[in-house]
Amino acid sequence: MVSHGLHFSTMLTKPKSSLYYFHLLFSLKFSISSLHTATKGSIVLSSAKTRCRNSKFIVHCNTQITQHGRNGNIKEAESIFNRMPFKTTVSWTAMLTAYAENRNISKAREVFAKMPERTISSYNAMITAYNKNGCMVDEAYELFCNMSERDAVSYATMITGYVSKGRFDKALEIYESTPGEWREPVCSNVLINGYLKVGRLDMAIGIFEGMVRRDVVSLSLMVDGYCKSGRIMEARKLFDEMVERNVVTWTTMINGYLKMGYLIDGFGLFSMMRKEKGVLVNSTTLTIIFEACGHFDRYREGIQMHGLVLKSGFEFCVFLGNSIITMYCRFGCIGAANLVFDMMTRKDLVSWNSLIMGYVQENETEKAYELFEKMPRKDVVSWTTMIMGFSGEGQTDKAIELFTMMPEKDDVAWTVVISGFVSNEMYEEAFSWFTDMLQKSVKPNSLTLSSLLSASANSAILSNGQQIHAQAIKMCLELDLSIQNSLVSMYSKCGNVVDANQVFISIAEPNVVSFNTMIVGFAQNGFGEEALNLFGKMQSEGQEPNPITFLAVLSACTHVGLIEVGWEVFKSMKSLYNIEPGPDHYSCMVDLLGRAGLFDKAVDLIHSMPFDPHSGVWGALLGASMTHLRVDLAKLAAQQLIKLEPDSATPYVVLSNLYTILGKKKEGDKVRMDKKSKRIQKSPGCSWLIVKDKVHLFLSGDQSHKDSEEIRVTLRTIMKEMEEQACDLFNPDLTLVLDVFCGFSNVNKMPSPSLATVAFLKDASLNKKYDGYKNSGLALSFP
DNA sequence: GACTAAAATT
Repeated sequence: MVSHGLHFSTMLTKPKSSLYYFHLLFSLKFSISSLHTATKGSIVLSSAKTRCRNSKFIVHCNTQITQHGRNGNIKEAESIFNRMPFKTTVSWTAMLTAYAENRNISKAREVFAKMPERTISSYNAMITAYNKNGCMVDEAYELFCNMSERDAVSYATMITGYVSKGRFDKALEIYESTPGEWREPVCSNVLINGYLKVGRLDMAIGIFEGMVRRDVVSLSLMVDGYCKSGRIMEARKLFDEMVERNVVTWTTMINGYLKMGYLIDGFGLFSMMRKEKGVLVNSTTLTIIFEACGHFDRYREGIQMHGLVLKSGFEFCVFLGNSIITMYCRFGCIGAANLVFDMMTRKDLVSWNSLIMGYVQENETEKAYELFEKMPRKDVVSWTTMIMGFSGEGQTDKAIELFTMMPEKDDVAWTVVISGFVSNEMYEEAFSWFTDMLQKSVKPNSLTLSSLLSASANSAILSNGQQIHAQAIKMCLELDLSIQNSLVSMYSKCGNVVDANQVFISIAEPNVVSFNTMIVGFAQNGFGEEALNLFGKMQSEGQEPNPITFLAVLSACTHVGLIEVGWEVFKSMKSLYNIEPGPDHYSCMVDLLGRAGLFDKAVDLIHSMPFDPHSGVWGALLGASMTHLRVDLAKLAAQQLIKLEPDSATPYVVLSNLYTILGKKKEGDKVRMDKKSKRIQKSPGCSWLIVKDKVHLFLSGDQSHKDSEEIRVTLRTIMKEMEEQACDLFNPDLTLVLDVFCGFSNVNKMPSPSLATVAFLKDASLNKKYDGYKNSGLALSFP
């Protein structure tokens, strides 16, 4: 009989069982009458018929029904089920489950009602169907109670149902009612899993310890539970004690290490796992490895692993492909990410979103948008990523357009639009959109408030910041660390160090960002001593400083002129803290030494740098040379700056001004001519001052303006009074303003809306209402 | 060896 089959297809290399013909009947849609191969055909047919009772046919169909159900092909599953000449209880149960998987509870119920006989498994399947439906746990429970006989799966399923609804009381009640003689690990496992998912490690431990028999799942669950609570040592102890460990156990432990940033342990365990007999790395393990490589910038390991995957012919599942795309995007290798994307036979939303995100991060918004338009289906993430892309490029109009078109807007989408305004310095829009968001009853999250606090800080409008602070308290977010850090930053940028410090000391567990922000706050407001004290305190509290801490401390030293201390701190970076000073640290030191007139030391330091000095270093030297009228060094610094940033006007302007001040008009003109011949444009210097909650903007403009001298005089008076009031004259903002308005700097031209400004400033200076510096902010920025 | 239940991932 089997040999006849060979006539059907020459592709058959070895005899197939009758299953083959049965499969053919369905998959090639051969109807019985269309089998016209006469004698041969009828033999096949009759044999198929007689073999229908053969369990192999039925098993095959049952498997097909299950698989189609899982893949969402409910029509296929139905068609096979309906055409089955003989059905077993398993077939009926498989069909029931297929309907349940596709959320068709009424059909599932129909099948359950119609089936000729029911086993415990059929009941179990129906309970699962109810559980999956969302709000039918009670129906499930009714069925469960009506069962004359139950097995471990019945109990496990019922517990899962209640656990997924968060009804742990009922779950526990059923768990405790499990017959003691066969309380299988799976019953405890589902409960442990439930407790761990809601973060109740204590309860999970309780159940775990009460277990008489534990299996590899119970232990793997507990390993995961300990890892996720940060108790990695206990997790490892449990892991080491395990007699049996499978892929999941290994993967869980590796994931635990990698998520906490313990790369050596994680990668080490991974190579141990690869050597372990009987355990095979799977796509989940690899997904975790790729994620860690991307997250911790392990380029070499990432590439190596990708090579290994390609070499071993490992099948790309969607998760794995997506994690590789994300990794390459993090490395900035968008081409490689694209290649992986193209290679993937199956792609999902995450694949598209990850690649779009990659292009957005590379500022290739157009490319991102092409993909966005091409993708078959879009979700909130796709829209939000695109909005972020356009905002990041300053195309706020396009961002808003997309936001308007977005079908459902969540808090994240609103936040992205708002923070887009903030990063584009459109503070008013940010606040007005925030009002809209509140009116639409969308609940802001901590990120929304953080970016609005940063808006308040950058626009130095304290009252807005205070309102956001109030909002945070109202929403019970005032204990959120990122909010607290933003508050510290906001208050200190608005010149309100007292409130900044108030917030800072209220932080229960300040992190390195909190300390850095407060140190910068002290430094920028002239409290150098306090900044240094806090630096000491942070260490006595066991908080490791990072490179940014040192920038803050060094700038504090610069502000209060603590040259020796600054020098010591700088030297200690490497020797005490094993932190290699970066370009910005060197700039800070050059600034510190240069301002003090210690040019030999400054130049020596530049020569001792282990890398080529960047523009910041030369800029600092140029600034200091200007202050101390050191033409020789200014020339050197300006030359270097021109080399590094040929389009920047600053070195030309500073140098020519210096020559002018020294009365060397000829040289000054020469520099100006040089600049002109290179067609370099200086972007206008800009300064602003807030008094009485109004922002007054000064742009450098026409030199010939008749009032410029008057404004300078007025400002000089203000500055003098500030000096008398012992305002911090080392504050860079303030010195810059002094420079600008007193004509000692690159901006020697005054703004046009002058008369009103002058009148206002006169009034302000006379009535001493310019406490804007302390309370509202006085700063200078070069756009 | 099919159906029902339990663990790790972008």
